[in-house]
Amino acid sequence: MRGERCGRGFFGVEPVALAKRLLGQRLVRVLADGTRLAGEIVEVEAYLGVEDRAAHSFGGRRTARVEPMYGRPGTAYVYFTYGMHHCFNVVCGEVDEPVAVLIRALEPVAGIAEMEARRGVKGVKGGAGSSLLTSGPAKLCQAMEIDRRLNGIDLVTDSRLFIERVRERSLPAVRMGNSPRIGVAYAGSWASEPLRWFILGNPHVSRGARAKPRKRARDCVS
DNA sequence: ATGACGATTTACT
DNA sequence: GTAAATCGTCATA
Repeated sequence: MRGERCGRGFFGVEPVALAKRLLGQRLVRVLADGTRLAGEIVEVEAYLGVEDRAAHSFGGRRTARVEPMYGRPGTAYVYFTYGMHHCFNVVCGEVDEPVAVLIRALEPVAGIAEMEARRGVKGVKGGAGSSLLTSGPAKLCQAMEIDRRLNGIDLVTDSRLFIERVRERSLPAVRMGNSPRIGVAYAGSWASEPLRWFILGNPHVSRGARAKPRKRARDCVS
């Protein structure tokens, strides 16, 4: 099964809208040898830019690292952290508006054996289809070989990494969970803003994503 | 030049 | 539950 590749317009929206429309879509990575890896996006977080103390672009910071966030919607922002991990964001909004959505977890769909090989035996503890394979922002980058070489690329045109729209409408609100973001305790009041979205009940969401669903998820954006 | 700190993961008590 | 791993980035000097 294959979906249509997401174009510029898909990404040119505010981060909360993109976060919700990304749920259930498919992230595709094509390796140098043509191997196709794919996963359904099951958990994301919105980063709101200059106002958002948790965002790398908080206060309008514009350093070499954060520069991709100021690019066109659909730009990949891949950064290295903790001396050993990579995280992958989809830039959205408008040019020069440094907002993005962090991809936090995937449900493996294709190339599972290759992902397991890249994660190593530790990641395969649960066997094939283990929820440990791509249940975290750095885990999914390792599994799909997403690193700084892909920082700044255009997801709309690059053949190595892109997003396929496998559902025309957003996931129904009743299937979405919503909670504060993970690992941003330093962000003051922004740490408690409910800007994480995930697919309720999906076993591949990251740890800490067990927050209770909101009584009423916000309106869907098609 | 230097030091503090991560949008994390894993192993271990 | 807590702690270690490990280094690029950024603010300060």
